[in-house]
Amino acid sequence: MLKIPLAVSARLPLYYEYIAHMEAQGSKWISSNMIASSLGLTPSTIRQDIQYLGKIHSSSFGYSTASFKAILEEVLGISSGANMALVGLGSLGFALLRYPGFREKGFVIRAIFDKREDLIDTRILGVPAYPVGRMPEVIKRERITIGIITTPADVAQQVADLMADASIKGIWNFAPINLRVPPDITLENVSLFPSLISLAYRIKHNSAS
Amino acid sequence: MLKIPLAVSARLPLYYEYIAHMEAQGSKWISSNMIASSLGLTPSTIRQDIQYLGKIHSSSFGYSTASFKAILEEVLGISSGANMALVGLGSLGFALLRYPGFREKGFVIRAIFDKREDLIDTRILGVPAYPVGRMPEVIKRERITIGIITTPADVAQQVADLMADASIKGIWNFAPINLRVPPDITLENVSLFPSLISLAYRIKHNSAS
DNA sequence: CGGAAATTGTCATAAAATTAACAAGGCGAA
DNA sequence: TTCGCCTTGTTAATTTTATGACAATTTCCG
Repeated sequence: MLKIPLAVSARLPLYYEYIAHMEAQGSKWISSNMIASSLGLTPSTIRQDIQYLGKIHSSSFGYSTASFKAILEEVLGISSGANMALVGLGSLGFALLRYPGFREKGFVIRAIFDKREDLIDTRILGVPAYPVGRMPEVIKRERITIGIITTPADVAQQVADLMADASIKGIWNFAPINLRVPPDITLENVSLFPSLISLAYRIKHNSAS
Repeated sequence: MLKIPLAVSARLPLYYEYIAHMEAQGSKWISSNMIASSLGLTPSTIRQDIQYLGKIHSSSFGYSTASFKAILEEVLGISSGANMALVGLGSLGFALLRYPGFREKGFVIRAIFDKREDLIDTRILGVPAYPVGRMPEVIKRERITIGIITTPADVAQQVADLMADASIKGIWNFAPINLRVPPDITLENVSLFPSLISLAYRIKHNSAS
C-alpha cells in the first residue's frame, strides 16, 4: 500500500470523528458529499484520500459507515488504544483528566506526575499521582507510550527530556513552547494561542473574502 | 500588498509565538535559520513567507526581533486584541478562564454563559456569569467579537446559532463537533481527539520513516 | 583595508496537494 | 424495463506550496 501523504493523514482523524458521530446517530451510509460539506472540503478530496485506505464497502448510497469506521480505526491505530501519563496537574491537566472521550476509545491516563508534595501517593479521579522523579520507573511498569505535558512552559523541556529518557513513544504537548525531542519520539503540539491568533487574523480579513 | 496564502497565514502565528519567546529571553536578532530549526521547517520557507509581510529591519544577523514582532502583531491583528465570551464553564472552560496568556495580549474574557442557575449573577475569577438567554444583549453591550464554546457537543450547535444571532464575529470551538455557521462568521476548531489520534498514527508509523 | 562567514531577497524549479471531469454502476420510481 | 439521480473510482489538469540556488549585502576580525 502507498505511503499516506501528510495532508491526508491530517484529515483522517477528522473523518473518523465525523463518522463516529454519524454512526452514533444511526447512519448506515455516508457519502463523500456529506463529509465534504460538513468539513468544508470538496467531495473529490475525500474520495482521493480514501484511495490510500483499504477497500471500503460502498454502494450507490455512499460508503458503509461501519466499514469506513473500521478501516480508519485500523489505519489510525485507534483500535489498540494507548496508556498515557499526564505531567502537570493544573486546570488544563485536570480538564483532560476529566474528559471521558479518551478513555472510551482506549486512551487511558494511567499516571499523574506533579511537583506538588500533597498530591503524591493520592489518587485523582482514580489515577495515582507520583513525584516527577519516578517517571522512568512508572512509565516502564505501566507500559505508557504517550506523555501529556500540561506544565508551565519553563519546565516543559525538562519534562520532555525526562520522558525521552524513559523511552516514551510520543508527546502530546500543551505547553506554549517548541520542544526539542529526539527523532524517535513523535511530537504533537496543541497550540492554543496560535489557534486564537489565527482566528483573530481570519476575522480581520473575512470582510475581504 | 499581495494576498497572504492560507498555508502562510497558518504559520505566522507560530512565528509570532517563537519570536515573542525569544524576545523575552533577550534576543535582539532572529534568523530564518533559527526559526526553521525550531519549528521544523526550511529557512527558505520562512524567507518566502516574510515576503508577504511588510519590510522587516534586517542585518547580517537576521531580522530585528522587535521589528519582526511588531509587523506580525500588526498583520495578525494582535495589537487590537478582542473581547471574548465563554460559553460552558466545565473544567476546560475554567482552564481557559485561568490561562493568563490571553489577557496579557489583550484577548479578554468579558462574560461567562452557563445554564447552571447557581452561577448566574456571580463572578468567577472576576468575570460575570449570565444565563444563556442574555447572550445577544451582553455580547452587544460588551462589544464581544469572539465566542468560545466549551459546552458538551450536543448543545454546541444551539450555542453557535445563538452567537450567530448576536452578530458575533468569530467562534473558537472546543466541542468535538463540526459546527455549521453563516459565512460571515469565522470558525476555528480546536480538535483534541483528532489531535491525539494524529499522534497515535504518527507513533505507529514512525519506525517506518 | 580586505576577506571570510553569515545573512537576506528573489527567482526558478520541483514537489505536493487540490480540483475537475467523467465513465461505470446501483437504486428506485414510473 | 427504462430513465433519472446519485454514487464511487480513477485519470488528468490545475493550483498551491515547498525547496533549491545564488547574487547582493552586512558584520566581524585580523
